Amino acid sequence: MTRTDPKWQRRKTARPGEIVAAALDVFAENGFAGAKLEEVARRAGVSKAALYVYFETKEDLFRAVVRSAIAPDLDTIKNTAESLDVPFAMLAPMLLANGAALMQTTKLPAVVKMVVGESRNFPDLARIWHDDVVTPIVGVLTGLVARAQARGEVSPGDPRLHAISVLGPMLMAMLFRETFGQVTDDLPDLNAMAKQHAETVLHGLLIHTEGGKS
Amino acid sequence: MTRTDPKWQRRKTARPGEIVAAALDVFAENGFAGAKLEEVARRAGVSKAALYVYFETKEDLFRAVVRSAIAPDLDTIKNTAESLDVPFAMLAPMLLANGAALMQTTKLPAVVKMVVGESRNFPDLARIWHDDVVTPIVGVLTGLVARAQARGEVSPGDPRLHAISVLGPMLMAMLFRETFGQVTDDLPDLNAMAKQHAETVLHGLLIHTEGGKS
DNA sequence: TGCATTAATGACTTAAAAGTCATTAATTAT
DNA sequence: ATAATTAATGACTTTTAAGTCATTAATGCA
Repeated sequence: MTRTDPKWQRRKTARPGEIVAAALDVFAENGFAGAKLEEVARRAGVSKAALYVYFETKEDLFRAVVRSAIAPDLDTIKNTAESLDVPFAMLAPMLLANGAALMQTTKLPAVVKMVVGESRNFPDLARIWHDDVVTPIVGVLTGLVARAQARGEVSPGDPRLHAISVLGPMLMAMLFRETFGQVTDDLPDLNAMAKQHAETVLHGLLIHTEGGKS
Repeated sequence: MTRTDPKWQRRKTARPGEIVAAALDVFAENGFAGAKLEEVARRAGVSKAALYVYFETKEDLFRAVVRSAIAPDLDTIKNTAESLDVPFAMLAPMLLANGAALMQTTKLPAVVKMVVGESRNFPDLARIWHDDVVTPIVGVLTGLVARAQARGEVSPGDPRLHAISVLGPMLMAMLFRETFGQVTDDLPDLNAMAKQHAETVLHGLLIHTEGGKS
């Protein structure tokens, strides 16, 4: 062993990130009120008092957690969506597949659950998420739909509602998994959902017969 | 005034319902941990101690709230869905319109939000909701889709995922309203969503051209 | 009409977790 | 090497809301 065996280290720059990462897990598991800072500290490998070196209050930490979860994922989504100029029939499957991947790769599901659950207690966070995450994403997709409508590719109708028709089932499946994951193994597969729903939302559930009725 | 001016009344049968109703509001607004029993008592017009005459603990009350929210809505849904034997092309719009009505008439949105938000802290409630609400509803719809597939009305594919394609956007719009209602007035209209998505999920977003490509 | 029952209460105790701070020691600068 | 700085801590106080209970009085019954 080395001669010195320090009881702790000073890591001014690394610590905040570690704390936020630990806090994300704890908040995601227990919700805001249910999360214990002692538990966050334990998982971050610091004392509870150390949290207060970097964050004023529990609310501050929560805000940092939710805000930190926004930036990276958001860019991925927007870049994917806007970079390509292909027919809507190709775009939709790609977007849904990318969404499915994102939901399995990142903490997005947990963060969405938190935002939904705590929106009343943190109207400022609800606003941030609405303005910085939901509106941009839905906006991009709405724009793509509107463009496709202008090209005559997509049927008329409110493009925003169309966007929800595209995204809704993916988000629903995601929340289903997040909510009932502890309770059943019979969870919808996100990749399968993305693939099948892309087909459905593009071509519809109905089998088109030649004649009309009967 | 009458001669007697009683400080309180004994209402053994009415009280539990009133308490549960008040508690639903408070839990819906603040989540489980954030809800204060003093506030529940205030809204129910009783003292906090009176709550403990009818419910052992806060958790017990929460369970009663969530359970009480199940029964009436569930029956409405199942009856609507199963009672009619019409083509899927007629069924889907009706189901979605009924769902939209239910979301605007009942506390369903608030309860769903609560179940999503607290599922980790109350695995037993998550199980109850999964077994008694979600599985039956999705099951009924899945059955209807499968029946329509057998009749050749609906395209092949996992009928459960199809069911999510039908329901997802409605639930998404509902949670959007529930989550961001405080923050914006630009909320998706549930009736419009039901109508347009019924069209979309049946016939698809794409406009069908005669030829293939170009 | 008064007696027994018990719903309901107000004032209290308890519990748990947020938040504080004087002190310690790892690091940085001289 | 040594001093100055400050990240980090352990032990503490504070706060808040759940939960308890002896007492009160509304109601049903004899």
